[in-house]
Amino acid sequence: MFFVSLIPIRSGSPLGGEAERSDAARNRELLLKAARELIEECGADGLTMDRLAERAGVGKGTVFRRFGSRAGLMMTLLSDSEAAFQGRFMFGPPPLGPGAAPLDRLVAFGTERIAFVLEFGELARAADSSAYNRFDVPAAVLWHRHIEMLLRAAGVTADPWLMAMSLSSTLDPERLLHAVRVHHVAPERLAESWCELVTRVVSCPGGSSRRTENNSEGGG
Amino acid sequence: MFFVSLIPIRSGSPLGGEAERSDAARNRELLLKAARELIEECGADGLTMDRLAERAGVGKGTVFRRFGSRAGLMMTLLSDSEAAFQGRFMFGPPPLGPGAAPLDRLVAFGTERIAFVLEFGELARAADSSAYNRFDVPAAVLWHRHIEMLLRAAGVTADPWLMAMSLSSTLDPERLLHAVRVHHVAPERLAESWCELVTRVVSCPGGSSRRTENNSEGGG
DNA sequence: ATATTATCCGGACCGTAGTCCGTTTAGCAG
DNA sequence: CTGCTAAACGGACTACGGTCCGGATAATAT
Repeated sequence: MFFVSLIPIRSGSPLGGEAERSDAARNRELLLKAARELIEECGADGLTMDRLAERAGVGKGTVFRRFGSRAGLMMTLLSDSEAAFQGRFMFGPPPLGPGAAPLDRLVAFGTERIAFVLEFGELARAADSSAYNRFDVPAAVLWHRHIEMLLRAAGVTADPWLMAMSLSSTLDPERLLHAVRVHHVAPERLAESWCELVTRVVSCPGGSSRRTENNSEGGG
Repeated sequence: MFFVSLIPIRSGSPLGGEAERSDAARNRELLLKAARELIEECGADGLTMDRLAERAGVGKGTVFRRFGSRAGLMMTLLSDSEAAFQGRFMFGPPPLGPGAAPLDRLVAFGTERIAFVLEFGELARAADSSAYNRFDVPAAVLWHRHIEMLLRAAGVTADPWLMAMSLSSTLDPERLLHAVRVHHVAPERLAESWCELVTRVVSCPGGSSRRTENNSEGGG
């Protein structure tokens, strides 16, 4: 069983967690405070790095040295809730945490994740919007591994890594928010559909050999 | 059975398909030619609207009036191949087109779509990158409806719309390219995993009633 | 040929994310 | 307290997508 570095997410410091100069620490707090205020007032989409710098009374360069990018800032803002979520599905009580059947944990995971995304909607989306490595951010890797691990535990033998990727994509914030906000899908429907999906993926006997022409079982 | 406006994608003209002034037509051709050249030279990601305008010898405003946005331009560049793909899965020979069993058509659809995305990778990703309505673009709606239709035909009763959304998300260009380019997943593995996924989704008996006490399957 | 008008053109302009580099300062040694 | 240095600062700068509107022009009527 593998382990990611344990609630990695993202601190405020640039990279190495070494000591932080006092002015840097002070500015980080100023920035986080200003960011929360701005989001309160204008929403996450209304937060621009310029306005944030101005509001916090620091230079723009400082903002980017602290958080690397806009997405990095959003991740930092999410990190508390995110860490709590991670703690719950890794160490918390069943059915989300260890102890329950893998399928039950999968269902619980998706349900909670959907609720999380819908609660912190704009933030979660903004945190994703980094250019390329959206999927290699520590938190995303952790979810992926968690799903993959549960799939294996549930006896899914067919390429659990890719299957976990498919399941993860279903929980993509942008898609979930789009369904809810544009198509007015009720959140419970999302959870039910997730349940349906993972149940089928897990419960079905491995039906791998049906694409090639030999012994197709249910061709129809 | 519903029908989208039939190979809608996007022409070059702004909106209403009315007559196009000769200079407008000339500029559209100049722009498309320049765009293909630039992509040849710098890749799709290296194409900027400024450089395109300069290369084509037109003003920047012209570029945006023609194509609306960068994503719109990319869609136009893709439209030929896209139309061919649409034609094949809507009217072409089985197993992609009508005539085969729904599950076989689903498998074929995903396989072809994966190949399509991998072939026109950068373009497909760039065409998606519009801000909000990524999922409401005509082509995306058509795929979604197609998958949904096949799911219904295959007897999947549990919220086919959302199930189609999940399956669509698996075929998202950004994710597919990420898997192939960053994680070096072989394209055949993607196809196999897709096959596995849809097989399980379709073949499994409706397992809806396992999360809630009352076995009601809401539908939409 | 001339006048009219709807359409199109072009490039200056804007807001935004992200970079660069000369300047300032915190932390520390003597 | 003074001097030193590595780190942090800040804001001008770049690159980009997208908008705007005064001027140019193709199509058409007379």
